Amino acid sequence: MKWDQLSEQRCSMARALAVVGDRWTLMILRDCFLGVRRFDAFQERLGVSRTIVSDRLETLVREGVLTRAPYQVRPPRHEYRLTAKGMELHPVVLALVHWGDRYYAGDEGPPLVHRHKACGHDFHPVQTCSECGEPLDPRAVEIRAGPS
Amino acid sequence: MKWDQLSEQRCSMARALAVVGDRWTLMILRDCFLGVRRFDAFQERLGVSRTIVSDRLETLVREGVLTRAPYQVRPPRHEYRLTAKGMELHPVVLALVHWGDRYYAGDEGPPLVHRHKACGHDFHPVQTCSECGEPLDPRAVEIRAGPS
DNA sequence: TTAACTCAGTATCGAATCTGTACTAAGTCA
DNA sequence: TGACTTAGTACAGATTCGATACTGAGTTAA
Repeated sequence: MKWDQLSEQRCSMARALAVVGDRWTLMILRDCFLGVRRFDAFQERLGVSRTIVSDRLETLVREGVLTRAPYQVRPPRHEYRLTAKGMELHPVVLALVHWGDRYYAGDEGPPLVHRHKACGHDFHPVQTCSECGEPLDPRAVEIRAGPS
Repeated sequence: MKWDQLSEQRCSMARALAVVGDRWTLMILRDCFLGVRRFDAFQERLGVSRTIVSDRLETLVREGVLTRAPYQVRPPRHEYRLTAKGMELHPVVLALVHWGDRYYAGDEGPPLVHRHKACGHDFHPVQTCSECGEPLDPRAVEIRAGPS
């Protein structure tokens, strides 16, 4: 089974992972949410080879998660920005960071803290039900075959 | 930069990805949440080689995400179950599935539907602030350096 | 009591991917 | 004119991945 065959599966998660299920891709997205936009900035922060950065950015642009937009003309320079589709990966990134904080932060506490500007508090993400608004317990979720 | 060097970074996401940031690992976790527990069941559902399944399960057990518990003695058989730490990956998996549903489900709709037993409705996950309970907008999140 | 079967892996080797180094290219600055 | 910045590309060696085939413990059926 190859990586690009994943996207042909009927599972939504397989299809999602075919796009973002790569270590470096997710690290790039994390940096996007931290405001990083330039090729060299991604490369330096990740400490990974330029080839990888180039390849992953290209995939993300092709899939519509990022756009490549010029920010100056002379000399021509581009930056990578999250699209709406990319923004919707925020819960995925935040959930991963939160899990990492909980189990791998060490004694010193988490390296980064998230503050909710709307209410002014440091927070952690809570996943809730879109219908009743209650926090979700994995055991309270029943999975059934969908329309397709 | 090698994969296992990731876990030495100060970033919680890097540390989380060092454990679960692999395509097959996440697919295995998805199946765990669907109730799959046995080696052969994972292997068949994923359609991936036994080597991979063996390797990924071992990592997950070593990291305390799954436990390997005997469910019969003669012949000795084991099954893999989510620990509490593993259960806390539910938001990550659900967020990924939801994103896949939204952008890659195709015309027929999502392959699986989630029902919240507590309220009885089909739902999708909503990420909210632990402090004020409001849904999170990525732009309303401010990231600052933490204690470490 | 032998053969076929189930479950859970391991071994091996070829294929694919990753990574570092070096190079290109367009333009600016001093 | 030469150094510098940004954004890549080319290539080859090292590493990792993954499919096929095999092992091994026990069970069932003839």
